[in-house]
Amino acid sequence: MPARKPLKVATFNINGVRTRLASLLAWLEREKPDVACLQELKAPDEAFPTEAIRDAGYGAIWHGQRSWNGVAILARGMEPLESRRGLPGDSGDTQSRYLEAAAHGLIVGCLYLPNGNPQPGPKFDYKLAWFDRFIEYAQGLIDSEHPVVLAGDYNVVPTDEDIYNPRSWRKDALLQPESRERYADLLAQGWTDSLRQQFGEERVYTFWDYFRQHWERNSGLRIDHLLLNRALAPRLKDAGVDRWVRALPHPSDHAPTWITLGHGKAG
DNA sequence: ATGCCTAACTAAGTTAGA
Repeated sequence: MPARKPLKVATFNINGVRTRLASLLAWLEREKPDVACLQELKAPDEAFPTEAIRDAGYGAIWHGQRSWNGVAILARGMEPLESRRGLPGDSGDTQSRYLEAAAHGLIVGCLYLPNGNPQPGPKFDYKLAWFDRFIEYAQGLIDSEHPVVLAGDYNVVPTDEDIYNPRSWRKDALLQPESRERYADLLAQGWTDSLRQQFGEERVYTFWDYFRQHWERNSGLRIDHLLLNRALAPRLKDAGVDRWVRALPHPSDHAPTWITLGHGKAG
């Protein structure tokens, strides 16, 4: 049997799907991810650029929101089959931050975890509460016989090795012990942090803020994560960050972050 | 302790991101 090309699954906080449509299309054309999770669409449902994305060869589902938030799942050459819209556990939560679908043989959870700044305060409380709901929900997926990937902007810098210099970020919601403990609790369920797994001790960043020439100086943070359940983890082949997208004109402050997966149990 | 830079909404100034 001829070897099948590995599956490529990516997550990209696009920071405005309309503003960044040209970058998105260039990225899809060049990198051809089989599955792409997008966050921060910053657009209501009716403003999602369905046609351009279809013309690029992708089926898509999305959960938009005016001005902020918004998540989407794109699947190359097929329509994603939606399995969940919104995180369970709080019927009063109206923010568009979780979407889930079956695509290319995977269950794909696309998440945009709350930022939580400023902390302390109600936004930080919301972040932690959302995180707790997510941990509870993830518990039901970790031992699924189906391969599951939870991909998105977690808004957590897991350790001090995941940031250029933690000093000036110490009081930021992304580095708080409460945020980090929850990320560690999630991994302790048995999830594989695929970027860290693949890079070992090597530094890898997925976000560079717009301030103080942080991109030019490679002063980055690793906050976009792809977590694999037990059924999927053995299939991890490679991981990386498409940094060239961050270098485009008028970029998002995040870069697309991806993994490749083998097809069989042995890869 | 705060701004730095950028975007949405809307029309100059606020809110939010991280």
